[in-house]
Amino acid sequence: MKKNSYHKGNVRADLIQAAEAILNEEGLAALSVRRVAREVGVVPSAVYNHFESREELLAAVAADGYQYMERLVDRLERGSGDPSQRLRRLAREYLQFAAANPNLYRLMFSSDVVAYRLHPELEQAADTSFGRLTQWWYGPGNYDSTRSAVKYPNALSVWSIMHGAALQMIEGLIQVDPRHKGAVDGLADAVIGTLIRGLMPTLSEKA
Amino acid sequence: MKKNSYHKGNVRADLIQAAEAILNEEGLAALSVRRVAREVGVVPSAVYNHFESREELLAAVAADGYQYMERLVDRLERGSGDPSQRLRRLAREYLQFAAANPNLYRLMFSSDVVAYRLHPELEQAADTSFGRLTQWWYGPGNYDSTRSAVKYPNALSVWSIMHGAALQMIEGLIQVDPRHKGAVDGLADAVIGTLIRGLMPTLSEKA
DNA sequence: GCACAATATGAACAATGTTCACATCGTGGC
DNA sequence: GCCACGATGTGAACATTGTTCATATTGTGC
Repeated sequence: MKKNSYHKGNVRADLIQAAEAILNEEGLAALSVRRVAREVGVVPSAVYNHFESREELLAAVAADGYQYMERLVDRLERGSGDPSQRLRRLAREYLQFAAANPNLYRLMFSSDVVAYRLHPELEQAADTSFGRLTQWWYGPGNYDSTRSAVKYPNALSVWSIMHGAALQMIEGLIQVDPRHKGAVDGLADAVIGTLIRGLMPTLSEKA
Repeated sequence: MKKNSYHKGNVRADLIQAAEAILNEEGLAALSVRRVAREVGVVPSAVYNHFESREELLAAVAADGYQYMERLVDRLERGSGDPSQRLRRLAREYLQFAAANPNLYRLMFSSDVVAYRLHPELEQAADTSFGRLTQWWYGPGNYDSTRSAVKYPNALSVWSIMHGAALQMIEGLIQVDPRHKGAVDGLADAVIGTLIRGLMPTLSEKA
């Protein structure tokens, strides 16, 4: 673990961390391979010992984002309540996450930047994250791992409205200051009101 | 209107058109200034006689996308019905548009690619398009031009779920083949079912 | 018919993703 | 203990990109 030597230890992790910092503070456009390398104190070509391409580095960052979402689930699981209450808590946590990490959130869902189909690690991270989220919302035993869209049409509505609200907020299409926690909760409550009324008739059957 | 001369006529329009074609067929990554210039038969630097930057060209393309959406409204306006029927038709038209032009749709809402705040022309195009859409849905006389989010909370839910469903489809997060019109309509109906049930209690008061 | 604005050209620049030949280090088999 | 080898780092190079600038050409109003 020398300083200015060839083998510096956990360069891969450092690269991801630096990339996250740049993404968070300056956006995706500033997140170049060379910039990340410089930040870590390594030459650009060294990045390619750890990632096949810039896109794979971005995929790793996005996958890390899903880890954050899993922590979100952990917080959720320390609470219970009826389906409506669960949904409201879910909405608030979800939108707060998007509000706090807009650039990361965008990256996690930009398949034209990171074709997650080509990054199984990322695809799996996304799958398990959303699986856990949905499973928690449906309650234990009411949701299986298939996550079939036809079997659980309500999940489609839930994620559509969540994702749509998150992006409208992030892109500034609605006037909600993402730094104002109360405002974000307000947005969540507004959207979830419609959703709960819409799902109520079917919530008992959990379909 | 000579062929190989300096002044070739409507280069600006040609550039936009070529950019749209490339975006549509090969995606945003392939849409470089040089590529568009080559396609039009002009040297790269000539592009800067018509646009200040690549981003401004993209803004023009996005603005053009909103013109398509206005044509969508025109189609809608050739029909009537109660609010539920209106909403269903809106959902279908909207999602069909997104399905048919995924790359354009993405660009229209990617503020990290085109900061529409910096392109008033684009911002206005988006405003009037969504204004007309929402106005049509609310019905004549029930929606004013302020489009205040607090005054019309239902509009928030509608656009959230529409936008979210469109993106989930485009990004391949749900298994709906955008080329299959019936499947897209099915998606619209699924989402709109939740939405209508959720909005019903408030549709009479139109709030 | 001419000056001027509009528009086109070609060469240049810095920055980017990526590759490749080469250098250096850590470590496991002898 | 050493040494061969894999892992990792370096430096130079390449093509491509967005953008700028000096220069050339054209259409148009006076």
